[in-house]
Amino acid sequence: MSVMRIAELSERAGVPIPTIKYYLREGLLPRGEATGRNQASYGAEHLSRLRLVRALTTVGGLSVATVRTVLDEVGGPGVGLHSQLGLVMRRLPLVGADIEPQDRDRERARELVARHGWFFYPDHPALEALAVVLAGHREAGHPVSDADLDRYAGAVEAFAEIDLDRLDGLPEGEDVLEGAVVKTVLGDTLITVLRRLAQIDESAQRNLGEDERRARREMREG
Amino acid sequence: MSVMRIAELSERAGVPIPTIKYYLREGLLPRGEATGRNQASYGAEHLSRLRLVRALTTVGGLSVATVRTVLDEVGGPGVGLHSQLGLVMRRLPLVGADIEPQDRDRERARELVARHGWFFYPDHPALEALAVVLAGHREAGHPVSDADLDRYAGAVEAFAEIDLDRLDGLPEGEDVLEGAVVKTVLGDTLITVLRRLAQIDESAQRNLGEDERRARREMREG
DNA sequence: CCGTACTGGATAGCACTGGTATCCATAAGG
DNA sequence: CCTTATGGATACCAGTGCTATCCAGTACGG
Repeated sequence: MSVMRIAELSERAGVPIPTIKYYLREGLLPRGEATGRNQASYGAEHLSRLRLVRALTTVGGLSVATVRTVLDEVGGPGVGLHSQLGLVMRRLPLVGADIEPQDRDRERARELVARHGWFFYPDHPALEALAVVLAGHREAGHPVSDADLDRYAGAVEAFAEIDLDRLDGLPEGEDVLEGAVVKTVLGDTLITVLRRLAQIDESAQRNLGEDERRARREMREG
Repeated sequence: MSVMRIAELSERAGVPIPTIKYYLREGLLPRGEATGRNQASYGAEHLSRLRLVRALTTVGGLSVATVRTVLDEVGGPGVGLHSQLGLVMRRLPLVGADIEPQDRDRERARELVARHGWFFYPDHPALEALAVVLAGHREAGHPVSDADLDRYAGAVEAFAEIDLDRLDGLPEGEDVLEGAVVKTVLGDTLITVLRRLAQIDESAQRNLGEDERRARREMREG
């Protein structure tokens, strides 16, 4: 049951055999245990790893190359959870640059972090990414005001607290790091989707007439 | 100064001429005003449109095809801001599916919306997207609990409020819709980046010794 | 008013990503 | 023992986002 060959692995994960072979080639999935010149057996860990890879690429939007480097790092040596987590997080792409921020954008990024008293590493890619995003808004003709930025920053602190609580809640074991990656990467998508749903509600509350809302509420409850 | 040919447009937007021609072909950028059989002039609106397209693709991560359909919709007829905004938002991709959620995932998605009293459209893609994200977490071996989901949902309401405030703050004019798109699309990236920065802070607070934090604080202030 | 440079526009090609398809010698299994 | 499946290597393929080439026609410095 927990030992299988490639056909069953494919069947159970819902991933075609050629794709599995591709992931093996690319090192996203460890090779099965060789039981002969051309025979290998895969276990439950291969199945879960395969599902993990799929979730990270399809839902999380990570590229195959990113998944490889991130999971390599996760399985790496490790000199303490906090620092290892930091290393892994640096691997996650934030923006597909191609926009060069101005000094002012970088300055605003640093100022924001300072205003909120956030701990930071001066050379962290997230800081540069923030500058890029600010530049993007500006270039798009819709700059972000410091006031809006501060409101977002305040709201985002709630997320970070939830995120870390979730991490602390994980059973002290081997895959805390993997959990952190999944919760961060898929969490980005989750937050995006939830934000859209909340926008719909907020927009409806502000723009629809009361009777229209009531009708819809009744329709839902009825 | 505000009338130019392609070379100047390219220069000022920092986008190569062949790329501009490509965007023209793909309909992301309207053709310039023809002044002869093979001569056209571009204005300030082309420049800003070009920068907008670039920001949406590079920072927002939208595909060229998505940018086209979204901007087409923005420039379309329109029967009231609220409903038109709704139409545009439906065009924005949320997840690159490929994972089929189970009924239970869809059920949890609906329950979440109900628990929070959110207004919703039963067939809205965001609802299905939420189910997909829940399925992704589950398949990745790290399911999201309802408790965590509720915490996220609560936090996300703050975003929606900020988002709508920002929209209301826009000058009642032609590009409210464009503003909504930019603020939503680039806002996703902005929130992702801010979340990462806040995570770093929260993680440091929980995992670094007090003296290490103080040293770093002094380094920053000094 | 002429030669060179540049234009808009069309068509073809290219690098990269994420797979598929094919082939092969070998093992499994009824 | 003969069909089928396997692991592994190599080749191929479709989609995306450009980039290069070509062309007839215009601009413009000298």
